[in-house]
Amino acid sequence: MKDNTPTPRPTDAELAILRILWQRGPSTVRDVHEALSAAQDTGYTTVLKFLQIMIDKGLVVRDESERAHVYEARHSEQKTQRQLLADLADRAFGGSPARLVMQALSGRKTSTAELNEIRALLDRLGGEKK
Amino acid sequence: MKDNTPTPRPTDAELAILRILWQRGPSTVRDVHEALSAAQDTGYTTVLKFLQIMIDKGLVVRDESERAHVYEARHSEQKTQRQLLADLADRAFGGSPARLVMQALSGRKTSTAELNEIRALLDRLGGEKK
DNA sequence: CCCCATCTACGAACCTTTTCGTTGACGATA
DNA sequence: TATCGTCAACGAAAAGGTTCGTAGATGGGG
Repeated sequence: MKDNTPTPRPTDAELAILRILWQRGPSTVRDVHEALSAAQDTGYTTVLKFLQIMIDKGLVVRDESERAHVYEARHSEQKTQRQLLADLADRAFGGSPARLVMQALSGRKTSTAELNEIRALLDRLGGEKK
Repeated sequence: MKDNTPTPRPTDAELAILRILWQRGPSTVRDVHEALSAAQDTGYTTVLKFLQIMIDKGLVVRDESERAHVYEARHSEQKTQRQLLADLADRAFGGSPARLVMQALSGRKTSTAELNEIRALLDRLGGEKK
């Protein structure tokens, strides 16, 4: 189904599959199913069905030149992550990514090393320094 | 329905209602419906139904002592936000809130003022300083 | 050339989410 | 007290998400 509506938010199951595709690169249904089986317990045809749905939604593209079709995520992991974050910011943080970030940081569980990494990123991003 | 399963992730529509409850405090169906009508276009009974579902799920509590029942969010906005962030971190960031934060910041669109606020928070949180 | 393993496609079943119409209770008022 | 507006409850319809059984195509090995 060709359609130029912006790519929709992936569902939970779809996201699980996308993560495998990002990790492994282009993969067959079998590949995805095997990788997924490590974590969850999903039937082969279930995975196939999802990939077909994801084709329709434009979440993945595929190469049909071989008998076993090869699927690939259409958008990069980063792009999808940003999309999901923007979406969550809209739905739960009044559209403010900054408030989202602050809440995420307040949730503690962030190591000192990570905090410093974030600090470095902050410096790279915007002006000021103490 | 009494049940002690941990509160489930609110759906989009449920979250929209929770936002109103957080903003207004305890409210009747009518209150919520009016506030919601400003943004979206939802019927009165639709809102009522959602609030009833949310009672079942444990997302809200209500006071039935008056004819018009008064609903209130069961969990604070912050707690819910943290929950949603933890969930998103799990589903899309390999369980790492730090990676989530970095991606959110890289998405730019954050003003210098906000960046400084975040920097301040960072200082308050963990050691180091340049 | 036939059979088996592997693959895609299709569609059904079931659950959740979203939406609202209808019904019946209740209280104020004319 | 008969009527009207407001309210909660219920149920059902429609759409979306999840899961898988079955059927049919295809290519390789005996």
